[in-house]
Amino acid sequence: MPRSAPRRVTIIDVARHAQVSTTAVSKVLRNAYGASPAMRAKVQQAITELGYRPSAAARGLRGQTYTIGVMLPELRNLFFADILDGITAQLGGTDYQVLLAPGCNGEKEEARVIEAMIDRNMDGLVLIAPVSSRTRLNSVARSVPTVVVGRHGSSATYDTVTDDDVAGAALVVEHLAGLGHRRIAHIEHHETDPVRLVEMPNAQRANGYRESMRAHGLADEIDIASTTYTHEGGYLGAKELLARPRRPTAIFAGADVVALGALEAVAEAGLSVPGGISVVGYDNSALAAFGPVSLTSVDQDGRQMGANAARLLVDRIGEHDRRTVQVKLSPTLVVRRTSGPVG
Amino acid sequence: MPRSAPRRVTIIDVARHAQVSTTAVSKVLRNAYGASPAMRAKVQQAITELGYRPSAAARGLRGQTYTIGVMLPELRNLFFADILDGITAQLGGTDYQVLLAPGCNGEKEEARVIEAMIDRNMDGLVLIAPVSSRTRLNSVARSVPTVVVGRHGSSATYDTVTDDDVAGAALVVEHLAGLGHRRIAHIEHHETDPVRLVEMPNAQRANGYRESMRAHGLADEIDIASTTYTHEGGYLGAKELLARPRRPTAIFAGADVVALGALEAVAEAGLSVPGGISVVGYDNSALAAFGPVSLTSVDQDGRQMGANAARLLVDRIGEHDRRTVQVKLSPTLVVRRTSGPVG
DNA sequence: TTGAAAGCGCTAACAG
DNA sequence: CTGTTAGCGCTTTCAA
Repeated sequence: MPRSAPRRVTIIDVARHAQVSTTAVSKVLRNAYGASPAMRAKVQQAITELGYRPSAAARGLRGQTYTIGVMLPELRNLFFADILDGITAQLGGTDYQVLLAPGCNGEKEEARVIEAMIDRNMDGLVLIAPVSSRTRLNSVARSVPTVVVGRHGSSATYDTVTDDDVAGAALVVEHLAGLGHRRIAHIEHHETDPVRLVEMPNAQRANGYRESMRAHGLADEIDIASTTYTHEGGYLGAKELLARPRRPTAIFAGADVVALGALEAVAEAGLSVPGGISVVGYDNSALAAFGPVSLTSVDQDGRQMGANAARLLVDRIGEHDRRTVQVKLSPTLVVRRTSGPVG
Repeated sequence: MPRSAPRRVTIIDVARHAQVSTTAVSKVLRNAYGASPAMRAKVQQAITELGYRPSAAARGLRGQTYTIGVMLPELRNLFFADILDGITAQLGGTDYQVLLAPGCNGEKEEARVIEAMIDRNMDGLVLIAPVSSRTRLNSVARSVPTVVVGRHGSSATYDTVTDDDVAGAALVVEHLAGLGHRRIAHIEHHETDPVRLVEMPNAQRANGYRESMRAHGLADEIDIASTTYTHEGGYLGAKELLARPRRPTAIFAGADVVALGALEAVAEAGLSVPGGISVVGYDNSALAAFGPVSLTSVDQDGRQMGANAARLLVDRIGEHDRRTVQVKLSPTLVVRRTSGPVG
């Protein structure tokens, strides 16, 4: 027979039990100024004895909720999981609790989720690879401290944490050029929106690819298949590239999942890797590291990005009006078995 | 220059703008009884015009927060992502918002996260594969409507949704026996706790394996390597099994990730799959479906499980005292390229 | 240093 | 059907 829920212990119970005012208890809870050590001790004991836990909902109505909301577009992307690990690691030990909203793909869903987080009085937001317009992001950041991860371009209202995608792409081109490749092609995620063309990582990677090709005197060899950052996009993109009269000797796919699709097309074409053609990905996801795949890929250190984002956010929660900061981290190249000297 | 946040629109603003009482607005918000269509329309219009959004914190203090908390032990497990999809799909269209707490591995972390969700006045909880004691789960469920997913054993306080792991294991044994295998070994996740021995899926799978082996007259061939549900556990388990004087001709790994580890050991031993030995996994994760792997595996239909959990939870939120329900879903076997006739 | 009292934005009894 | 009123549990002035 399930007994019904006992009434929750409130701040009043604690105050009564410790023979002090609720104000005193509140101060102790928040480590606020104006409570003697003796009072602190009394209150702490009462809290422990009664097993009191403050109601975040009630706190939120007046002060903070000690909740940080993280929006991420896709749970299945392991890179995002790394970012999250970095966030929670950085926040471990503080009073902040991280809550995630799942399934935010598309501008509309994203807006819904962000609203939901604001409705719940979250103290701060980490938006990972958001697709919303800058206007929208600024408006959000104006009503709640916000850090945007994985999107270039600075704002006066929110901090940003990004990977240097241009440098990452350059690492790939350099690596392949160093192996003797000249016909290095790229599979990009098609982008038309002018803002995203500057701010989204995929666009930056394509830019970095172009720049670096030019820097290596390979301007004439620039060859891009414009599809999407999906397995299928990689397959179709590679298929297109392999059908060229002058077939590339190496393919730089903008993401690991794209590289996997490309590998499928390569296998279908009867080419070996890396003997017949080299393939390089981006993200260094678990899939890339996975033995049978062993994909050469660019590593972004998601944990580091997450940790930085959390640090900036807590900072900003403490000091709303401080100037915004842009953190840009440097990627590294992890060479595995899908890239080798030009055949 | 970022303007500071404008004051949020409250229910009072709406009431004033619509020339009605706050009660009226509240009723409209909750679709509650006692508001004429005319009033409804007036209020709706005011809400739209002012862009009003109710504060979940304030609502939670008196009534519901329209928030459902989902705890899951591991974001990287794709099966859990499927469950989540099922939950959000089922909840789409309702007023409920799902929030996840990340990083809850271990009993202590799990307790912390559950507390955090209760502190935030969540209306209901979905606990996926929790490791807490039954006592603890019951105590949680007594203070907030709860559904437990992926853990067998019934309770009077919370509903459960599980996959029939015994049946799943039987599917595997049947499949392999049908292919002529007799020496079918199993890699299990070691379990000693008596409660978990009954309630955890891994234990049920091992039981199902034993039962089914007996049912097929293969009691003498029962052979279990007791390690953990990890890649390494699979590798070590398979290594142990392959060192037996009577080497198994098939290995049933308790999870896909375990099967991958086992495949590594098999490759190291110079055996081919499925020619030399068959390997079957459990979960039918994306890894299993992945081309180069193509692992025969048991499919649990996580979406279905999630949808059921959400349905039961919303039900229970509406009617706290209804009797608890146990939903058990039937798994299916997906045959791919790692299982074949005995050599 | 301490506490009394006034809300935060909403919902739920209860009157009209 | 509609509005008035009293809180929910906490934080925050502001006096003492």
